[in-house]
Amino acid sequence: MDKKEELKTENSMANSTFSDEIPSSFALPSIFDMPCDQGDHQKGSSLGFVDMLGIQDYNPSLFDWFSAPMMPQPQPQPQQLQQPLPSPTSTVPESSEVVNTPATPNSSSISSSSNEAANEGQTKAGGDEDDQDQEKTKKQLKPKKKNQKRQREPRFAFMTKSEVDHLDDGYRWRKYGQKAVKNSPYPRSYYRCTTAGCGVKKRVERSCDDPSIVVTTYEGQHTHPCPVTPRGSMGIPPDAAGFSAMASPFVVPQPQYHHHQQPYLLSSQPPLNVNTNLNPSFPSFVQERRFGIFPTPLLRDHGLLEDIVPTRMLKEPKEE
DNA sequence: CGTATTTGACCTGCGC
DNA sequence: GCGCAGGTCAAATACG
Repeated sequence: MDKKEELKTENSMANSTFSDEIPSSFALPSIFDMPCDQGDHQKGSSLGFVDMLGIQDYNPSLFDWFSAPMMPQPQPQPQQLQQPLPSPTSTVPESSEVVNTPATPNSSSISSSSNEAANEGQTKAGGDEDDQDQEKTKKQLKPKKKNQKRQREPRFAFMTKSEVDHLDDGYRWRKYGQKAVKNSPYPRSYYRCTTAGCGVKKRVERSCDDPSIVVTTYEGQHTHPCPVTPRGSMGIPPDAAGFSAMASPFVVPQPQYHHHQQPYLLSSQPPLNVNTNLNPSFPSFVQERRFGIFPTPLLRDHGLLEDIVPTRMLKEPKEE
């Protein structure tokens, strides 16, 4: 609505950030110098932000990916970057998300029940009999399995300094919920990819500390190519999306920044020296990009991207 | 009229 | 077991 326009307009002052949900343990402080001292985030202070995200198969390369071609590196912190990331497990007090296990994508401690839609058709967790009305009243809400934790898709988030809440990343999203978040004056919005069969979700919320920062958290992987790329308004050329889709069975959503949205480098910590090939859990797409093989004009033709990615970065898959 | 958003209710997981 | 908070559903509503 008008909000959209408004936001789009305001978007002109945007800046983007990659991160994880307001990582409190190290990323934020080091990057934003913005201690998020509230609620969950604080709670997660003992967690690596990967853990906070519930990323089960964390591989630092993901962040490397973020910080590599797309992320400007405001302040290179070589030392930190070189340091091995504390094993996800080691820091895991486990959030409400998922217990992290440095395992393969689908072999986490959380079992079965693919994400949402997957098995929903069945049991109604104790579904009662009598009052059908009541039952109705209770709605046929998700019949989640009783004994199984809901499986979390790998998630990752990025922060965007923007007035726009909902970043246009090329995919089509449908908002399915909004919730007030504790300790935050800003609501969190829930979006789901509208493409049939694609269960990717994303959450969008504003940082409690810096309202100008939008934290977008993706969950799951797209099972389809980026559907729409009204060029001109998007940063990514269609073939880029195509590539994304081809390069991997799933595609890590790539925020496509409008010129005014600039990603922050969130991860100051993750080491760059991790061989992504060791972990198959990441889309080859990611890996390839990591190694600078990204074949589309996206990175070559700096175009809009140059607004947000320092040239030096574009040619630096400096991977030693 | 079809699609997207809003919103209150409900479910689930977790901590106490 | 209870309460809280996060997450999801789906009817109602808005919009093009």
